[in-house]
Amino acid sequence: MSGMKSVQRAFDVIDVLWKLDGAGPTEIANEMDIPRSTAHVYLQTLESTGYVVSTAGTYKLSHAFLSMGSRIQQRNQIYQVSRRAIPDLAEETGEVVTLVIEEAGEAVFLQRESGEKAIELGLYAGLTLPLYSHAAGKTILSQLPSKRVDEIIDTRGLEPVTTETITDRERLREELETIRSDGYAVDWDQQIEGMGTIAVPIVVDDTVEGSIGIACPTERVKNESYRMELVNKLRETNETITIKYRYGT
Amino acid sequence: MSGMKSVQRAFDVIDVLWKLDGAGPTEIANEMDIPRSTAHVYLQTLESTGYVVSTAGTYKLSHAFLSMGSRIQQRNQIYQVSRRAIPDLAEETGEVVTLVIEEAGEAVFLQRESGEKAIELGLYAGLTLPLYSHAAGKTILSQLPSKRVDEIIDTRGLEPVTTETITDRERLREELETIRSDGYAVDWDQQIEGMGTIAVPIVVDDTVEGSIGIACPTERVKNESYRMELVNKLRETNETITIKYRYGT
DNA sequence: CCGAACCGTCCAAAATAGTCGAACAGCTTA
DNA sequence: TAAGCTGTTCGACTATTTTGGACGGTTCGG
Repeated sequence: MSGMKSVQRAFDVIDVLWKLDGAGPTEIANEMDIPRSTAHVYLQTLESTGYVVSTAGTYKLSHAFLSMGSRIQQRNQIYQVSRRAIPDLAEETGEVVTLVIEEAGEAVFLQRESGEKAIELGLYAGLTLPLYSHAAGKTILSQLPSKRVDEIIDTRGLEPVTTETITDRERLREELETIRSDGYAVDWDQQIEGMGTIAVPIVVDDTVEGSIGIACPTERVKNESYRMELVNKLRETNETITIKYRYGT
Repeated sequence: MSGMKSVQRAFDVIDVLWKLDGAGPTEIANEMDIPRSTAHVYLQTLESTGYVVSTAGTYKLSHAFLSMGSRIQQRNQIYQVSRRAIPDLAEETGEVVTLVIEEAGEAVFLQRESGEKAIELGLYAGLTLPLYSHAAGKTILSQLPSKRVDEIIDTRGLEPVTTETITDRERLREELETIRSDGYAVDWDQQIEGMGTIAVPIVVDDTVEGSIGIACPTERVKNESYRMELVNKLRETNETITIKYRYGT
């Protein structure tokens, strides 16, 4: 329980504004169990920062989040080198192609592009998931020092997302070993039921910089020849990205 | 000067973290002229919210901004109906195609897609610009009630961005009239020197919902036949979007 | 048509919480 | 080895957030 109450509350107000898709002081006050006047001060302050805009008494989150988010995304080196390759691969395969990185022990989707056959699975740029519940995250884990992997599991835990999620520490360790020797990871129904993912780790100078992956319906992933076709395409793209990353833009 | 000092400072810390691309308490303290210990508390608190992550004593902005930004973007109705049409038009024309909306009297780029001939001009999703300094903004202004236009100019002013920017209130009014009768807007070197923009307003039931535009080098915009070709393509896309918006997804 | 009930906003007193200097521990550098 | 840097912790002081109440507007139903 570290920190400043007012700042934490300000971000709580932001969460509520998101949840309610815009609200006035009264709604915020009811939702957060604080006086109306207090809610009003928070809203006014947030408006002065530009992260909230008001029209006729109702306050909404502004696009300052999108602005900052885009800039943070664009500043990322691995994004810069792979942002053109991802949509290309999406078009080639027709599936949803993603770029995932690790941040604070979690998997963050830095980019998401969809092809013709793509299904909407609620994957979007900025989405943060556990590392152990999908192929992309696991390829990253497979390339991190085992000391770091333990650290991450210690702080984040291994809570099941679906019935298929790995919850056993030892089984995860074994699977990471398999992924390390295979050079890619595959699984299905572990994060979202009905969704399968395939991924390869982006490794530059023995350091994981992220992972590129494909997400599609479970049935398509289960088809081995199709799966290997995707793996090969991921490997090709991966090589392009790795070289670009190493030897400049 | 409305609001809570601590919350405003928290967002100042965020700005500094952006500016310095990550920093420790000492750097923040120097930049903001506050004690090290104070900076430390802010960083810790921001970390607890998830919008900042720390690794080995240095704090960085997290991808929570990207996450929230994407969700805000996706929630927008006009984005939902036009997000597929924008990249299609980008591919067809080869230029940079943008979707712009008005928020709090400013132009916000909700989407930006680039084609083959596209030049990088520093346009990104979330970028906020004045409404009067480019074609997309002006098409929106041209469709707003004149009372609202005055209100916006009163609060935002008409500060010149380049030497070509319109700074005269009366001249702007005349130009908006022209845009209204033409149904589209064109200009160059007004926001960024060397960049020209063409745009059409998205009007549904007599209300502007946004604007779709094309940005390219000034020289290409000056070519009239090419310009009219782009205007026609914008109009086609606009019609598709308008119908979709009106009669559901 | 009017009044009751709701809204967002403002203000000034009361109490909590942000502020800040000093001290600690760890690291790198001279 | 010691000086100088870093991030971090602690506790007292004081400025700040908090809060209820009051104001003016709009909306609703009688």
